[in-house]
This record gives sequence, C-alpha cells and structure tokens, in this order.
Amino acid sequence: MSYKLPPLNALRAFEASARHLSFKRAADELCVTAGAVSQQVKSLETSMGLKLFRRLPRGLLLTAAGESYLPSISRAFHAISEATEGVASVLKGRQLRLGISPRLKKYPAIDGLRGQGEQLARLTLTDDLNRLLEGKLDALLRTSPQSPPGLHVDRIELQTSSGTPLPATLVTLPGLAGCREHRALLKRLRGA
Amino acid sequence: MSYKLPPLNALRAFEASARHLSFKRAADELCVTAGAVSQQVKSLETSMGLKLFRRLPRGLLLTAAGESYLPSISRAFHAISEATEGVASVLKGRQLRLGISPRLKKYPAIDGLRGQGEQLARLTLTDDLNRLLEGKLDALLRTSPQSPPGLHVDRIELQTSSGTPLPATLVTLPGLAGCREHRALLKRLRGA
DNA sequence: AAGCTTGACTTAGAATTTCTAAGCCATGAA
DNA sequence: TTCATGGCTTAGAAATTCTAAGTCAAGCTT
Repeated sequence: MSYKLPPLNALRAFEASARHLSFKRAADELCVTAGAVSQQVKSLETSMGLKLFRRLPRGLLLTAAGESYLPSISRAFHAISEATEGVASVLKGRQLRLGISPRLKKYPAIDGLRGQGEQLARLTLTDDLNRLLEGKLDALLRTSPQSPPGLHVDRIELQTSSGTPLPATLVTLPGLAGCREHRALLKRLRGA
Repeated sequence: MSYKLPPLNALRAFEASARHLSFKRAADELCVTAGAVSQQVKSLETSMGLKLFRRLPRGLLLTAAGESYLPSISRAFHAISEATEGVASVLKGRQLRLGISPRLKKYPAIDGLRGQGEQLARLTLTDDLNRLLEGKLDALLRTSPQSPPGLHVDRIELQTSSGTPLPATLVTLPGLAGCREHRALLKRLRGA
C-alpha cells in the first residue's frame, strides 16, 4: 500500500517559506538562494494544482489552502526531526562543536566565526584529533591536511589579510558531514 | 526555529524498504531500480551515522534502530499524505467515475459496490479505454490485463459465487492512482 | 518626485543528485 | 550442480536543483 506524496524537498521549501512568510529568509534557513526556494514552491504548487502563497511585491501571504496545509506539514516535519534525533544521537546537539587549531585563530575568517557566527558553532581552541574521535568535538579546523581514515574531510582556503589564501582542512565526524549546520559552516568559511 | 531533517527522499526509500523488508519491492513501489533504493538507504544511514538494516543474502532485517525509527516515520508520511489530499485532492467532494466492463457486472463483488459503495464511485457499464484517455472516466475495471502505457494498473482477484476468484484489472488515470478514493476502492474490491 | 532598497520573479547554464545498467556474490531451491 | 533471487557496487547518463544575473513593483527617504 503506497502513499501518494508530494515532492518532499519542495514541501520543505514550502514549510520554511510559510513559517518565515519570506522566500528570502527561508532560503537562508535552508542554505540556498531565494530563487531556488521560489522554484521549489512553484513546483509544489503545480504538482498540487493550487496556489499556496499570494506573492506581494514586498513579501508573502498564505492563501486559505496554504494556511490550512501548513500546520499538518510542520507537525509532520517536527515529528520526523524528533524521531531522527531520537535514534541518531549524533544529531542531537543544536550547535556544532568546532575545534580550531591555535595556529589559525588569528585569521580574519575565524574572527568572522567568533563574531556573528557564534550561533553557528561553539568554538574551542585545539588541534587534537582525539577529541574528535572521542566525540567531544563535531569538527576540527586545522592546517595539516592529514586525517585518520573514516572521517569526512573538506579542503578550505582561508582568506588572510595579506591576500594569499591559506589552505586548511575541516575534519568532521561522518554522521554530521553534510548536515545543515555543517553546510552553513563550510559556506561561511569559504564564502565570507 | 529550524528543524534538523535527514535527506527526505532517502527517508522515503527507507520507509518503503522497511515496510516491504525488501529493496526490490520498495523499488517497485517507488518506480525505480533496487540499486537506487539501496544507494538512498545507504546515504541515509551514512548521514545518520548508524545502520538501519541488516542485509541478509536473501532479504532485509531491521536493526533495533531501524525498528524504533520506522513507526514515527511511517506516521509522518501518512500525515503528509492525508494533509495533502485534504487540500489538494483533485477529487475533493467528487466521486471516482468508475467504468465497469459489462462482462463483470454480474459478479457479487460488483454488486457490493453498487449497494453501499455507491458513494465510493459513480459506476458506468463500459469497457472503453478511450473514455478513460479522454478524461470521461477516472478508472476502468476490466478482465483484459492489457492497458496503454502511462496508465496506472492494479491487479485484482474478484470473488465469484463459484469460489474460484476471477482475475481482473483496474486501470486508473496516473494523477489519481494512490489517492484516498482510489485506495478505498481497491480495498473494497480486494477485501470484500 | 527621484532615487534607493527590498523581495518577489525568470532564465540559462552549472553543479549536484539520483537513476540505470551491468556485473558480482552468496544463498537456497530444483 | 545449476538456476533464481536479492542483496551490492560502479561508471556514466539523466534529471533535478542551484546559482547568478537581470527584471519589476512597492514602499521608504530626502
């Protein structure tokens, strides 16, 4: 017996947009551009054959259909989230616990993290891979490109004041690689 | 307030696989290959950092984690499905327009439909696939197992008075397959 | 009223994800 | 033993999704 389900990623875009009443803010939450969210929501509306939002020049309004749809969908996502955290304890923490090699602390990209990015990750000055392996940390940002097998690795170029970028490595627990917080962190380290 | 969600399409692959305890049958339900399902489930397991299935040479078993995970996920998908049908049902308020081959009209299972099932579907005696393709009908119950490509097909065993069941085929417009009314109809045709 | 800002939209093309196809391997059935 | 089943893996193809760039209308500010 098979359910009939709408496109789930589009549904997620709808849910976030409806909560924020803004494609822009939904996009930030989902770590994509507003255009992507707009497209997703439109594809959902097409697949359902009805409009979920009124588009105003400065923002969004839910249609009656959208308004009656939102609560059940939010509840369902909430339930999925709870259930997932219930079995996969790795994902429980709200913040990423990020270790930063002391050699890197002076760089402006890192200061960016300490400032407004403070809610992105809880920072600790350390270069000790064992803390990662023991589960005391979720990710570790270091200069050495090496890492034990089994861990997820991302290469990064940190912006320096001198202009020449400094290669660094973000080593992450496998269960966390690719999760929203991880993607947001990467984006900040690379982009800003 | 942002949820932490696993990859939703992978989650769907897990849900179907767990219900069927088989990647193969889940793949059939999702209309993809077993390899695709296998990959999706593996990616979910990786992202959660745990195993959801024991892979046996001939089939699947849920791990403890998988077993405790499944019910909530099924419930959530079910809720999404219901909510979606609630706002978007093409059929909202309407009945399924069901064509029935004249060769089948005498069978008791069909009489059951005519009686109390009258609110389940509006019946027409016909075996003409063109009426379906033209959108004059939503579904067609017939003895011939054939159907043009693109239509959804369900195999059915009709109960006869003689005791030997009669194979029949329910051909449905693709947009309607799996909707609430369709499921209810199938259930009645099969169950009662 | 002109100019700036915001936040929606559209589109092409790029990037990423997901699927298929094909072959492999272990088990159980004939 | 040999076949059928149903897992798995992989490369490459196909499809989806994202970004980037540009447009438009409305509400500020001056």
